Amino acid sequence: MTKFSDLNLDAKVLKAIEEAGYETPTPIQAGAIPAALDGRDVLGIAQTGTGKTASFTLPMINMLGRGRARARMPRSLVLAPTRELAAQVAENFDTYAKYTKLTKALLIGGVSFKEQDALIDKGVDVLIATPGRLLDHFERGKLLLTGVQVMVVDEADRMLDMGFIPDIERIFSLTPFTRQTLFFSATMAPEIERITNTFLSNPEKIEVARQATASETITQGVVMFRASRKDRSASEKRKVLRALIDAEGDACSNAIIFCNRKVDVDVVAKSLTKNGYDAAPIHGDLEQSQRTRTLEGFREGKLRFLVASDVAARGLDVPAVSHVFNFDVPGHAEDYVHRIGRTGRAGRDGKAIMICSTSDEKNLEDVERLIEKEIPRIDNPLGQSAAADPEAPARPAEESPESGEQPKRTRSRRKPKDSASSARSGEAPSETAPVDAPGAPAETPPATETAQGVQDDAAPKAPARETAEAAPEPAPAAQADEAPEQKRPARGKGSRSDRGRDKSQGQQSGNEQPRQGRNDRQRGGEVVVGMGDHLPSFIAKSFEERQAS
DNA sequence: AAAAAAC
Repeated sequence: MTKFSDLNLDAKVLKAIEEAGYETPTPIQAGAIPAALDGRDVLGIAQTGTGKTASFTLPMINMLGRGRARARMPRSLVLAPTRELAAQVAENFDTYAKYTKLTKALLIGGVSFKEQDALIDKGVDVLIATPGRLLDHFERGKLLLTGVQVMVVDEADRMLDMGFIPDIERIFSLTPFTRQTLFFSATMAPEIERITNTFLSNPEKIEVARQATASETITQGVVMFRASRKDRSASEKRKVLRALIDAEGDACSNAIIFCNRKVDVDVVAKSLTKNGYDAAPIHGDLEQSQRTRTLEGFREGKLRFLVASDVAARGLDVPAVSHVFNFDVPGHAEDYVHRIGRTGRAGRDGKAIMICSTSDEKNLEDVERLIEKEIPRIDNPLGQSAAADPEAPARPAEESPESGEQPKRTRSRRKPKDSASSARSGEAPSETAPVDAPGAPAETPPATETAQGVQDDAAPKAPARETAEAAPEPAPAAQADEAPEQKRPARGKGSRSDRGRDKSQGQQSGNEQPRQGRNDRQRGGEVVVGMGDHLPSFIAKSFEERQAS
């Protein structure tokens, strides 16, 4: 079997690899590294979690080992779609370049130009960037890309989704055509294909199966949620979330909670905090410094709940996330796979629980069609099952204990159209802010667009878990995207159009060790198996409550 | 429909 030591890597690089705890390259690494070292272009079709990052950082470090950077002329360039991903690449680079003298600069938005400029001026070997900030530097005349010998495009399909392709093409055109190109994408959409045909030259193509498919190491479930009253929908949904979290108990050491909208990310994070849960938000409207801090805290186990937009859905490498909660059904079915892929990583068990509002049902169908599997239904832990009565006209007296204090009126007061941002919140525009102010008269000043008014949701009851307990074991394996040891046979590509077929191969047992122990539970995935150990009590309860009402 | 990314 191939070892890193068989790959012709420099001794300094090998030493760093060894210290990071790795011995055997993943398939993408074993395929890409030799080709890259040979000077070939590489087209890697792989997702995060396959060791992709190291598959380009390692050969880059090796190749750049000789020579020195000149001012304003970086010798290599890595492009990533989000700031966090770029930062992740930078860390990876630090890990493996520690015994070299190579220099790098991280060019991302949201932080000052100054330091970035200073580094560029001195000359860097590696530039790691998001496209916008890179072009900004370029347009200011601070940067020359004519010295780029190696260019990497990471997560190209996501770049496509985010509309970065024109930028990418432009950046390509600023680099010498003699450059070597390493190009990575999880899928080969037609547009991606076109780019690779244009900018890659006779690439070595390496395809790697996505890591364990959704059904394998991740236990999934969905709660069909219907509000008792429309105007309470938002706060009840948050309450369902808390109940779901509580039901998981200590098994939920940490979790990412995904919302579709940034506003809701803020609201949910505030609400959880208010109720004694250790939670913080992350999305693209927050200060970069806060994004960084929050993510770091979460990685280190100091923060238990990360409430996130899809900025965190893909690529982020956080080892040991025990749970993913989808507060909303993602509007893009494929995002579901990315989101829940944040858990069940590196061979651990993971649990993914989603809340599906009536308005999300169509999206749920799309998700289930995509994953070719029905997601097991979980009863609403609050007992108001959707099936109970579809029409449910406002029924004042029935809501659960705590929400009782809410003044019924809070809703009608729309906030003035100050913030365009919340104006489009679709089905229930009135609820983002007002609903949440329990004691407050209807006059709650219009919460600014990021809903600071989350006072809903009763009093703290869940014991705020000390973050200490959540601390994951130190995971030396984090760097290389993870689990380098795992390997699995390459298989068919997964372009958008054939994702479905992709799934059919999901059973391949090539993914050895990932799951031990509790996988019996997951085995039966397609049947409605329970969500674990706590279910029975609230099933019973929900029936009673249905009878009662 | 929303998110992300440049100031």
